[in-house]
Amino acid sequence: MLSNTEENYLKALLYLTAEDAGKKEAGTNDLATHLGLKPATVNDMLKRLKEKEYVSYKKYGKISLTRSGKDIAMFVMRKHRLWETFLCEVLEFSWDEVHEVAEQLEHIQSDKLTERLDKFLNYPDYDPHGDPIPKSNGKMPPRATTLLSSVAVQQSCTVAAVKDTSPVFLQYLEQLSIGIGTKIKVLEKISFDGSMTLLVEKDKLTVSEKFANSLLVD
Amino acid sequence: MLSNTEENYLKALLYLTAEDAGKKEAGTNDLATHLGLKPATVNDMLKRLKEKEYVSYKKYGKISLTRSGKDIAMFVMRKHRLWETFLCEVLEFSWDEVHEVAEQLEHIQSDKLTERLDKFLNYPDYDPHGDPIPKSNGKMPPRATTLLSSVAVQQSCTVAAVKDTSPVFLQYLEQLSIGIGTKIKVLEKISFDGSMTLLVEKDKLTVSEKFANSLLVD
DNA sequence: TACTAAAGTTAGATCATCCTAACATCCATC
DNA sequence: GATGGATGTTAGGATGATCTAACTTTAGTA
Ligand SMILES: [Mn+2]
Ligand SMILES: [Mn+2]
Ligand SMILES: [Mn+2]
Ligand SMILES: [Mn+2]
Repeated sequence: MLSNTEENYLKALLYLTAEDAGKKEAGTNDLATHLGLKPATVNDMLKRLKEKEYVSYKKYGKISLTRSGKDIAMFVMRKHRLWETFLCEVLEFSWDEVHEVAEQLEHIQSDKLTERLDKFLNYPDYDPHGDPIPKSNGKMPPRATTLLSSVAVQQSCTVAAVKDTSPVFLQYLEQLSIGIGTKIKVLEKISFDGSMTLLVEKDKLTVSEKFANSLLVD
Repeated sequence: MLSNTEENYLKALLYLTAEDAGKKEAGTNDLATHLGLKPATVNDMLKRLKEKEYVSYKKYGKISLTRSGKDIAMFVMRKHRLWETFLCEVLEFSWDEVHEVAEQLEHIQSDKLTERLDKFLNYPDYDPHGDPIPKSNGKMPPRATTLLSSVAVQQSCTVAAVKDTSPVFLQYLEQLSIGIGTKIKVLEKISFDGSMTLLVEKDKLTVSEKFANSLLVD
């Protein structure tokens, strides 16, 4: 039985070494930054995780998850995203509030609870942020990969996921009435600064390049 | 912010010093037994809890909760019982399975979650075992106090709560089709061993004194 | 290639939570 | 009122998780 702390390290490693994100290798410092800890602390924990064969690395080398480490991390992520879905869909939390609570709920140890929750939610494929929820067999629904910024002028698309899940961005989207499933037509791209003019539900609005790089669409 | 461990100590103290149960005072050994720890361990923790003013006691004396300690313990109990209710009513767990999971869920820190869960469950007064759920204002619905063993012959009553929540007893009740709300008529009391003959939904059955002392009725 | 900054590791400390073994106090009984 | 067993406390130690400070290795750049 892993501690919450250990589970958090594995989940962080899964995130940092995810293929769909840029990086594929993670180091002590990356982990320390991501977890808000000091490199020395992370180094200690990595020794323990290596001992237990959840991670593998050579001294001074990059760290990767073993098979069993990855399985555990995926399961924690599954629980995290199921709980986020529950909080939004059932308890009517807004999508910027769910992460913090799911960080706690993801560590509850009960396979039965996870399966029953999944069933109760009708086996959702995506969480409130559009992130794919790993299935109980370990498979993952496909993840949207097209950035809004790469959509051509005059093209239409549908919001599939947010790349940035910070409350400040999510609240801004809320304010603009943009959510998962919202249809967007690209009217104009300004080459000067990468900003874009969009048509969202008959409203015309202009967003920054940073914004357009934070939305994934189909 | 209290640790899970600290919350468990306060909850154990609430249980051990509950007025409706027999005892009103708790000692180091009682706590140690209840929590499955050694007295020395408990002694350490009690010093910390006293320092933080959640409990009060004199050296070698009995321990009691302070106002703020009791408030916290009641809130943890509220969460425990709300989650048990959720697991039974929403996720269709059986009443002998919920306790273990609720032991984990009761420590999730989110007032909003607790309130939304309460609302979603339609503000239940009792958990699946018939135990009263403290309200958000701290008030408690009344607890049933009549033992089945004290019901007179030929009287009818309704099961209100179980005093013993061990899986083995709960499963036995399940097997007998006895649950909260079940109507029972006392047909006979055997003075030799305190056993009773009951009429439950047209079935006649005989139960031990221990059994009759483990059911609370209205 | 040599140097230096970034990245990673080690040593030594703290704090929470638990333990065993030994010691102190209390109280029910004689 | 003395005393032995129950109850409670202290001392000292282990482990997990964290830190700071100092050290080592790697790798990019001059
Ligand atoms: Mn999240
Ligand atoms: Mn999410
Ligand atoms: Mn319970
Ligand atoms: Mn209960």
